[in-house]
Amino acid sequence: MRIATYNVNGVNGRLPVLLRWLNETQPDIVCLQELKAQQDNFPEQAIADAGYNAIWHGQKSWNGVAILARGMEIQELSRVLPGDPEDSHSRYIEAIVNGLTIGCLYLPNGNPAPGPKFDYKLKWFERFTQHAAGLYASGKPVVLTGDYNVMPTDLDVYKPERWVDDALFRPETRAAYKNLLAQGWTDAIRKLYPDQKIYTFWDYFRNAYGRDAGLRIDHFLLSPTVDSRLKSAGVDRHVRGWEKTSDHAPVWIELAD
DNA sequence: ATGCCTGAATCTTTCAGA
Repeated sequence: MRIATYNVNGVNGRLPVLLRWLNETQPDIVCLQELKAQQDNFPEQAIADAGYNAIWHGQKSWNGVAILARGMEIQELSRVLPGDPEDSHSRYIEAIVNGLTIGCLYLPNGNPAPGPKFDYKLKWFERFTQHAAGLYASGKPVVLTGDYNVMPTDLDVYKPERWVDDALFRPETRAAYKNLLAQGWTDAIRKLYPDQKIYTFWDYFRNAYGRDAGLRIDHFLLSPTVDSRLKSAGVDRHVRGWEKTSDHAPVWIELAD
């Protein structure tokens, strides 16, 4: 079973690229972030025609997350991150698919830091960590995947010294990620490739993709029973080279049945 | 320190992204 995550940066503007990638790689479960579409403006029919059921939580202009499943039922558990009724951002959706609990997240960017946006990022991270603790304690097979907006270590940044004051790489942000992993989660890519430079994002500026000036910010966190099924993982980085593409590339894992 | 690019809405600029 293949599970993928992809920050599409606009699900409607990205539709041809998304459909091409779905057809090419045929993932069984897909988590999408940054839909940038209102709830009733999600391309449900085109995605159904590609063979996928979908649930999503849209929002005007920004954010928005979705879970797709190829020929499988999606049992929605939540479309908000618990812990703050005042939080209006569509950044989390959770469902059971084929016996797996799938949490699809779009963690706040947090720039500029310091400031209210960075405070919001850290608070969101705390709420997510608290929610993850409950999922972990349940003992169920859980996959928490999406755009974490965190480079966990120096290995995950093309030029670490340029990013030390950035919200994606500040000590508080890296500490929050480390604290989350300390619950027992496995970072799938890092487990399989402990020393390899692997990026999932290249910004649109300065020919970043051509220079391989990238960041690893899209992650797969696995609970122990899912970790024991992990066969392989990777980044579909060639998709970043397509016309009208997202600034992120899809990331995937393959699990034993 | 800033802009470089991109998508969506506020729509011929502005905002946010990372």
